[in-house]
Amino acid sequence: MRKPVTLRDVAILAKVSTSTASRALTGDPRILPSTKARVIDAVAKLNYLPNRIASSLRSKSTGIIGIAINNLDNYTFRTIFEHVGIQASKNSLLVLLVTTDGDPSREAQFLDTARELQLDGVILAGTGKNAEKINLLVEKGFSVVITNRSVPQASAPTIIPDYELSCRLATEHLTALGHKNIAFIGGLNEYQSGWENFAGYSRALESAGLNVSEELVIRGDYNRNFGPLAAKFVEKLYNKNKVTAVVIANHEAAHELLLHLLNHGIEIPENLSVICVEDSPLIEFWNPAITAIDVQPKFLAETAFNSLLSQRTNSLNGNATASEVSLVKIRPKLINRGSTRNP
Amino acid sequence: MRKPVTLRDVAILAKVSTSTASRALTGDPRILPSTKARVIDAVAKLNYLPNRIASSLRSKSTGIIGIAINNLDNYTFRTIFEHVGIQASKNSLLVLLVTTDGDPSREAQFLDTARELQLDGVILAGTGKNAEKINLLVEKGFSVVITNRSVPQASAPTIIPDYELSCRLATEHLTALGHKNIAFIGGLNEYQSGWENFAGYSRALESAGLNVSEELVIRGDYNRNFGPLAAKFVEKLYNKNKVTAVVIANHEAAHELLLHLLNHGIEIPENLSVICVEDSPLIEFWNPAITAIDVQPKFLAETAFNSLLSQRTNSLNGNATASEVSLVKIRPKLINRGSTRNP
DNA sequence: ATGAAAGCGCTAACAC
DNA sequence: GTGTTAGCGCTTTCAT
Repeated sequence: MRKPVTLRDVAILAKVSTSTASRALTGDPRILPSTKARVIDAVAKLNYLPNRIASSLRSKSTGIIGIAINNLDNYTFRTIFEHVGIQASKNSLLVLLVTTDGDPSREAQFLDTARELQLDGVILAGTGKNAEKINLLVEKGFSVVITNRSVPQASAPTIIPDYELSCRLATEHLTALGHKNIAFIGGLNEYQSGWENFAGYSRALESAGLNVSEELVIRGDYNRNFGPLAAKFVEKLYNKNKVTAVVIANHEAAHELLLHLLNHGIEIPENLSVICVEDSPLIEFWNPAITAIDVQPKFLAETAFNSLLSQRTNSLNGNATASEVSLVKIRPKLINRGSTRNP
Repeated sequence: MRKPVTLRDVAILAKVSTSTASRALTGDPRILPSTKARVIDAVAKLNYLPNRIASSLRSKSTGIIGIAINNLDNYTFRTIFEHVGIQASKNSLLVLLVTTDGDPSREAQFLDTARELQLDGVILAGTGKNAEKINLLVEKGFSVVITNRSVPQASAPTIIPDYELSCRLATEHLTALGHKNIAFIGGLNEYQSGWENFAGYSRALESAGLNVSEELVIRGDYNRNFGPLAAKFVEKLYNKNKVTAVVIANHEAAHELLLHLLNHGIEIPENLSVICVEDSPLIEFWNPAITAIDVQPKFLAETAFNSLLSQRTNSLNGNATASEVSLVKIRPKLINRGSTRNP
């Protein structure tokens, strides 16, 4: 790398001190317009760009926030990242993205990196683990926000969908249509979304005077290995005439399940009503389009980002309290696409 | 932010100088095992993590590479990013991602940022513009690789799919089945992929003794506004019995087009044979699954990353030549999913 | 094998 | 309003 142009070069050319040059470029109000112009001119002549590494070291602010998410294939994650990026860009912040594949140890590594790189903030939309590392980060004065999936014991503000409500809405939509035999495809109890989703399903059935039947429920991990199991499970129930509708609250399994129904001639909604929790293009453009519960990833991202910003503002003002709000649950919305009907 | 633990604290606790502490942690071979152990011990006791901003400033290496891509919704882009990330992770590099929405000015801004942040490398899979900024970066000694879409006049190694071949394969697949009236949905001439794709289509027709008919060709921008136009175009041709097969070489339009065919009862492949350039889950899981030309985004990413690495190695060795290879074209592969048949 | 000292490029404190 | 000085936390000479 050839000798780079530094602020010193600019200062010399503009015949000012480096501090004046720095002030002119960072918009210090007390600099004389004429000297500022000279500096700007020198910058242009030399094609100077500030070394942000040096600037960050001194000013203790990198202008970079980090985000750790499981992957970018899942539409909810991707949308969260997209809108964090949009907000960041609006606030002149850069985003360092790390995908973890849901592996807590990779997320833990990211949390160390965040500390090493002195990131201005960290958003976690991830594994739901690593409470100790998160708390350490918070203790050290870093701004942290958890979103999409809560982390038990973590002392950072958390912005998540109201999963219970999402499955309640989905199930109520079906009971309102007159369904009595509603299967549930969900996640495991170890995840908050897993048990909240199931709770919402159960509660909606209760309100409709129906019982939860173990026979109609299958729950597995949030990865695609679970898809084929869930698919065969539903197919069997259908063949035995035990089910008229299904709530898919495990997005990772949704795809395989829909494909399986298609290949076995089980028509939606003629033979089976289907509703998915978490929207995605695959569901939207399925044939037929699938009714979904939108968990509002965009709003999630924006809320999380704003929480991060307010933490930053507070800490810049020497305010000790990280944030006033510790938990926000976002209201999901039903998008009716006609993949359900009377049983 | 409370007072952070620095290398100095570690050194004091380990009763060595900061230089020794630094050497112990960076794996300098001449440090005595016993002193190294003391340093490691102090690190653990203090829960020390190095400040990489400071380290980067001094060592002139950030361990971060940047990548600019249009968006993450397009499967090819997403896969490129995914595999750049995997390679980076294997080489202990972080990835700063900026999405540009195909806007050259946003990409230009990213190129400035890359310079400001002293990034260890830059991968562009993007707009196909900004040759001057790219060349400036190269001149300044930065490692740059262009992938997915070439940039005319840019002096950085370029790794792209062989677009001409991809459309030739697609079209030959159809002529071999006996199709004589093959429509072409493509990109504009201003993009290399746009004219190369068309050239491949034309060449394949020629080889089969067929003429290119203007009537069967529509080309538009790589964004979703073009989709509906292309869709109606094909529908009209079909209704006039002027077409038996279509090559979709504009991925942004593919989706709308397929949906339009579906909604107008034009069945694939019974009524119309369809083949798409660029694979994606949407095409793979369409009903029926669509035969595709895989442009090998994974291989693209890996090749681009390796090129970046070799540039870095060269420049660390004070080697002037940026790279020996200036252009690599990757061979596409046909994935037959049965969405084509005899006319 | 280790320490002392210099300095990466910038911004903040303190002068005036 | 501007210059002088110091120093962010680390790595790298240059000593020994």
